[in-house]
Amino acid sequence: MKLTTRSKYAVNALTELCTLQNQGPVALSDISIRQDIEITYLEQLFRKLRIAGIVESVRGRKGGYVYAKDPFLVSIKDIMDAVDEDLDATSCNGSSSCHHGKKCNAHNLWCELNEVVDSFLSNVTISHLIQNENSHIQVKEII
Amino acid sequence: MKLTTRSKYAVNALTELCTLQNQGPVALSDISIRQDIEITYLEQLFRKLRIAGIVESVRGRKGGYVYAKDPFLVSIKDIMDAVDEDLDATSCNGSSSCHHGKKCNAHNLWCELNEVVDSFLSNVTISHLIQNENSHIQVKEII
DNA sequence: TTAAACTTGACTAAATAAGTCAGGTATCTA
DNA sequence: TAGATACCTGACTTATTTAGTCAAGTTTAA
Repeated sequence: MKLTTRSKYAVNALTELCTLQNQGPVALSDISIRQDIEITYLEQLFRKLRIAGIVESVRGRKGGYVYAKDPFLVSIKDIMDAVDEDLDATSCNGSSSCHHGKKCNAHNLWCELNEVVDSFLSNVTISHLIQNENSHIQVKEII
Repeated sequence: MKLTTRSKYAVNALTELCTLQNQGPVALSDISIRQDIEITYLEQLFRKLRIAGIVESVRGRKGGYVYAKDPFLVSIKDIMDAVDEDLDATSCNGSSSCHHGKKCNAHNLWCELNEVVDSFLSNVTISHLIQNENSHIQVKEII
């Protein structure tokens, strides 16, 4: 039950993009320096984020990336899905065939854990993270 | 954000132990057959469960394992801790030094995720899993 | 005394994640 | 219009972790 660094890098990079993008497209080299992430690794991540429709690229000189939609609409769950973070806790990928073709004793447990985690991560957005340290705690309470 | 098979095997093995232990110590060979887990692998797991105080061993012929405490008191979290499942979602192991020695933008997010997961797993016990399919759902609602 | 069952440490193999590299294409600006 | 900047893509290597195996024990009931 660990997250990959991929997710964490993606979230941090996207908070940085959120902070910087009001001055136009943000080059990966900027994000690379500010967040200490190898630029080649960022390229991998942003390719996935672009395909997922979270960011848009602007090619050429003075190019970079901008959000494809309001950061307030981008949940942490969206980002994890985009970079292929696997959030499933069951061993049968939800197929209910974990024990001799039937559900194992723990099947429902892992399904509920999935729901708990998904609902938490779906209700926090990038905007919440950069507003201030505690803003997303308030959001959680509203939910 | 995947669980290791270790945790899942441990939980399944302990539900099996719970079902069988009223007839005295349960041999790992029994659990091995019923749960399709290699006996050598079970040995590794039960060593850790014993050290954590979850089970007790009875050596010698007719020996096996029994719970060291009421299964109703053994939470899923206890089991995961025992078999070294790492449940921490932060990248700094809670040290708040994830970004140039300071907290990264996402630090509080991952800490809260830790809390959400921990509290869920701490409030479900082995007994809940074997009573019936839905009993632990009720427990979640009580929480 | 022997067979069943636990005990321990070390080891190997497989899978996954992390990170790197080479060689592109697009486009702005001087 | 040349060249610098920045994105784009696929393949590759390396590191880490997990999963699984092995050998050689010790303990104890029957």
